[in-house]
Amino acid sequence: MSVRTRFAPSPTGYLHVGGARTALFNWLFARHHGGVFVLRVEDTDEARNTDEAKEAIFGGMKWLGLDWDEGPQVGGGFGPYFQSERREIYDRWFAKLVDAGRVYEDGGAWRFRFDRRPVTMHDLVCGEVTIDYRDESNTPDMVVKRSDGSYVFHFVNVVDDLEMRISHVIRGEDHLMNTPKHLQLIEAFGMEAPKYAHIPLILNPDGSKMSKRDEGAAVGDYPRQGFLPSAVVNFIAMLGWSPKNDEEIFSLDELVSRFSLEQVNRAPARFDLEKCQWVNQQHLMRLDAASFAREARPFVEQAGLPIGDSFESVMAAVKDKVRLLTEVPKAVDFLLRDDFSYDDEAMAKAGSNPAVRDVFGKLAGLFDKIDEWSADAAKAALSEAAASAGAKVGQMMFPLRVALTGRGQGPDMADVLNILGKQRSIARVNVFNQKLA
RNA sequence: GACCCGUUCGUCUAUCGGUUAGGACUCCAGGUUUUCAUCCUGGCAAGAAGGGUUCGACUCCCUUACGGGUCGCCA
Repeated sequence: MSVRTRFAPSPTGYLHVGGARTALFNWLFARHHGGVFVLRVEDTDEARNTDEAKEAIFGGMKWLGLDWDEGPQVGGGFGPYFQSERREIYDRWFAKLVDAGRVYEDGGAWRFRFDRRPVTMHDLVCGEVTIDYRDESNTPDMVVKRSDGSYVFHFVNVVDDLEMRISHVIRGEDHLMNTPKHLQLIEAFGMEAPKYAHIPLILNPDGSKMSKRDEGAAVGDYPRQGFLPSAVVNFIAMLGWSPKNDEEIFSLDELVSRFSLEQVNRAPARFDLEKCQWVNQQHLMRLDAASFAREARPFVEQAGLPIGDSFESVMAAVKDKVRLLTEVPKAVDFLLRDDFSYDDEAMAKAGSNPAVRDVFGKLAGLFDKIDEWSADAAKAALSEAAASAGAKVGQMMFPLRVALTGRGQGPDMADVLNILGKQRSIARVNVFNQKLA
C-alpha cells in the first residue's frame, strides 16, 4: 500500500505553529516512505474564509520547505483540492447514506445515525482507544448536512480522505474524539479506513493551549524575526517527536530519514522561544559563509547599511555570534560604514588607563609604516607602541577595539583589522585620539 | 458535568523491571578567546501522590490529584 498523507487546513487565519507541525509530520512521513503529500483546503466555512489566510498558509508551508505533490497550484489526480469545489462529489456520497438509511432529517438538517456500540480505534500514537457509543448523551447523532444544504466538516473530511486515497491521517489530538465518528461514517460507506495518528498539542510556556495571538504562534512572523526555516522546522519537530538519543540539530533531509510515528510522544509539549532561538543559532553556525551572507543580506539592507566589497568577510566575522538574523545589522554597522558613533561607556573605560593616550598617539604612525597590512602586523605595531610607553599590550587591546569599532564588544579583533585595512584603521585611531583629547 | 488522552529537572527530552535516572535550553561558577559571542570544564535541578504486582518499579496494574482535549447546523 502506498503512503499518501495530507494536510487539510481551513483558511480562516494565518498558519500557526501547531498547524505547521501537523503539516510537517505528514510531510515527513510521506517523504520518509517515498509517498505522496497532499494539500487540501477545507474552505467550507464561507463566512470565515479569506484569501489572505489561504496565501499565508501556502506561503508559510513554502517557506518551511514543505512542498506538496497534489493540491492547489500543482493539481493532481484527485482534485479539485478546494472543498468548496467538490459539491457534486459530496452529493454523491451523501446519497449513499440516504440509500443505506443511515441519515434522517432533523429541523431541515440531516443527521447521521450512529451505531450504538463501543467503537475501538487503533491509533498509531495513542494506541487502542475505545469510545462507547451506547451512551447517546455523550455522542448524539451528528449533523452531516446543514439545513442550508452545505456539508459539515466530519462528512467532507471523511469523504475527501476516502476519495483522495489517504493512507495515513496524522492530525492534532484535538481530533481524537472525532475519529470514532469518522470510523462509523467510513463503515457506513463500506470503505476501509485510513490509519490514524493523533499527535499531542503544542502548549504555551504557561501550559495553556497555544492559539492565535500567542507569542511565537504565527509562522508568518518567523522570517522577519530572523529565523531560518530549517531551524523552525527542527525546533517544532522536537516538540512531540524525539530521535530517542542525544542529537537535536537536524536538517530537513536528516529529519526525513529519521522520522517515524513510533517516536512521537503522547504528552503535549510547551513552546520555548529561548530554545527555538538557540536552535536557530546552531543552524546559523552550520551555514557556510556565503549562505550566511545571502541570508543576512536582506536584513542588512533593510537597516540602510551599504553593502561593500568586503560584505562577505564582514558576514563571516559575525556568523557565529548571532542567534537571529535580525541581530546582524547592529553587529556589523561599524564595519560597513565609517560614520558610526562611539559608545560613551566604552570610551570612558578605554580612556581610564593613562598610558592609552601615549600608546595610541604613536599607533597611527606605526600603522602607517606597515608595508603589508595584516592583523598580525597591526598587533605587532600595537605591541611596539605599548612597549615604548611602558604599557602592557594586553591592556591595550580593549582600547584598540573601542578605537576601531566604537564599542566594547564585537567580532574578533583580527577580523576587524583585516576588514578595515590600513587606511581606515589609521583614520579611526586618529578619530579616537581626538575624542580622547 | 460526562467521556478521552496525558504526567521524568523551570522547559524539550532519554530510559523498552535492576542506571550514581543521561543529554539539551535557561541560570550560576571557572577556563580559553587580550572584550562579547563561540568553545571547554564544573554546578544547581526531576520520576505528581497513595496503594498494589515483583527478589527488585520511573518503567506493569488500580485509585486520587493535576494538565490537556472533546462533547456545535466551527473546522
